[in-house]
Amino acid sequence: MLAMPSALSSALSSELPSESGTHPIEAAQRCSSCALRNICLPEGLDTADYALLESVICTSKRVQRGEALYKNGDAFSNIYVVRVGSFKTVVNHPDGREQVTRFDITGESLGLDGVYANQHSCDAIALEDSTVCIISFERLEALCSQIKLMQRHVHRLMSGEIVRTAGQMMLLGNMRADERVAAFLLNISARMKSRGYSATEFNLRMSRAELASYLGMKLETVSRMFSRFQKDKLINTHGRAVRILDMDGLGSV
Amino acid sequence: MLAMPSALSSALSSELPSESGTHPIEAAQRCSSCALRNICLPEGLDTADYALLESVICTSKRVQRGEALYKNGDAFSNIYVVRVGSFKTVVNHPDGREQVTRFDITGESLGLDGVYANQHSCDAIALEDSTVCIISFERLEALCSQIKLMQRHVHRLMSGEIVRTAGQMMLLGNMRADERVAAFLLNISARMKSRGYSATEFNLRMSRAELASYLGMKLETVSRMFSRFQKDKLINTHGRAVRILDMDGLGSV
DNA sequence: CGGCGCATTGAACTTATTCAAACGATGTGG
DNA sequence: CCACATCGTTTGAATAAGTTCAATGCGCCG
Repeated sequence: MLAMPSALSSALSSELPSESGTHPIEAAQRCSSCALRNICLPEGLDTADYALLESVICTSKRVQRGEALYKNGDAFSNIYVVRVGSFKTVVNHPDGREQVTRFDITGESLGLDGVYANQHSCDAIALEDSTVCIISFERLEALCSQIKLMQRHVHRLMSGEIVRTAGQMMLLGNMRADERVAAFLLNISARMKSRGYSATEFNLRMSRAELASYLGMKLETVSRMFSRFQKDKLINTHGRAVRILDMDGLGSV
Repeated sequence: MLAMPSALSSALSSELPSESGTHPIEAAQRCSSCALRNICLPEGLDTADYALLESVICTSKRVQRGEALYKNGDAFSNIYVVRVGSFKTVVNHPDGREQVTRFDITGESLGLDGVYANQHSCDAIALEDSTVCIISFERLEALCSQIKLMQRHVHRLMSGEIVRTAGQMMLLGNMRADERVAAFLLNISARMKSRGYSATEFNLRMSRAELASYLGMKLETVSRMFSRFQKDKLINTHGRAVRILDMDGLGSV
């Protein structure tokens, strides 16, 4: 039997400012003292920079499992950083088909798709009860004009998304079903590890159907790959609980 | 028989500043008088802004068919705008597999992948003899701090790439072979039209293999789809020459 | 004219999908 | 507390879609 930690969010939550009450929008948080500042802010900011930073007024907001943080067509004014929880991003085809394009966890940013047309072009849906920081993009841009490090940080953020999606296109265009699932597991593992969680044991937050959409295949195929990897002693799985047994083995299909 | 214009570049070339000689790097060009300024610069700049703009010192460079504008691992310092010609962008998997992630034509920008890690993460290869504007990203960032319109323009540029790749992920993850090829043809058609070329008659600049890679399939499958569309009277094709006969038909597979 | 590089076409094969059924955990009501 | 409905997951068998391998065709250039 596996004893899986609620890895995506529970371990960190104690470090975060306590948030009580039921209002969806919480009081402003100080970025300068946030546990995530090393993830979502550039390094090297001085005290004066942090003072300017507070002007961005990063409020936070709770989003319940299944709720949308924003939807395709919504006016764009903010970007978001995941504080607690996780999200999927979905693009909708006119004919009703859906494609999951991202999964985002603690410290990752959402919403930059909205800059282009000044409205969002996809839906961001919470995979579990989650909390995000709200950052006014207009104020962020103003800040970028003043703090060079911040400007570069925002540019790196956007460029990073471009690089990441290029990798996803390689996955979707060139890799077999087993390779896709293996690559996904290794990717999640690395992101967990970089946040201080176990690289080998975690609970997935998304359904097989959502994962299948993200990987460009059908949910049955994903399920078969999980079963095969288990038979081959690469992983243990039980539903959404995953334990990686052979990292190298996963790396070579 | 089809009489295909060399649509990707020839019609516009007469508007562009004449460039003689064989040196790969040409003298600086004035953005303020460039035929492409409406494509690659924001609207609403005033005379003072244009004066500042010249400081970016947009030199131009010729790249021969098959040559790399930059390669994976190259140090990042510039972004590029296609003046004449066209490029493919290729990401390389460690095991040797390649994925074409973009095709860029006149007025489109290249190189923003390099911002993230300060080095390029893919190869940009000329599909034909081409000319690009070279823009120092460092100077561009400095300019962004001074000209708000410019900052927003750069942000829109990057966000636009994010939106575009989301669409490509939908294509790769959800669409059938015939739908992918049809979507590609309509996409090229729209880009041609927006540049003043025929929306229905053009020459593709890439091989079947390159197109197949971009669309996440094999070159034989692409060829079969072209043949089928021709049989179904949706297009006429002869090698890389394409004439669209039924735009609506292509739109509904 | 002959050779080379793409592109096209055919036929066998492989992979992933589709459809269908069963399973297992969870939660509800009798 | 157990029966039962529900939702997501797993598994199997038949099918469809795209790939692979191989041969042929076509235009271009020396």
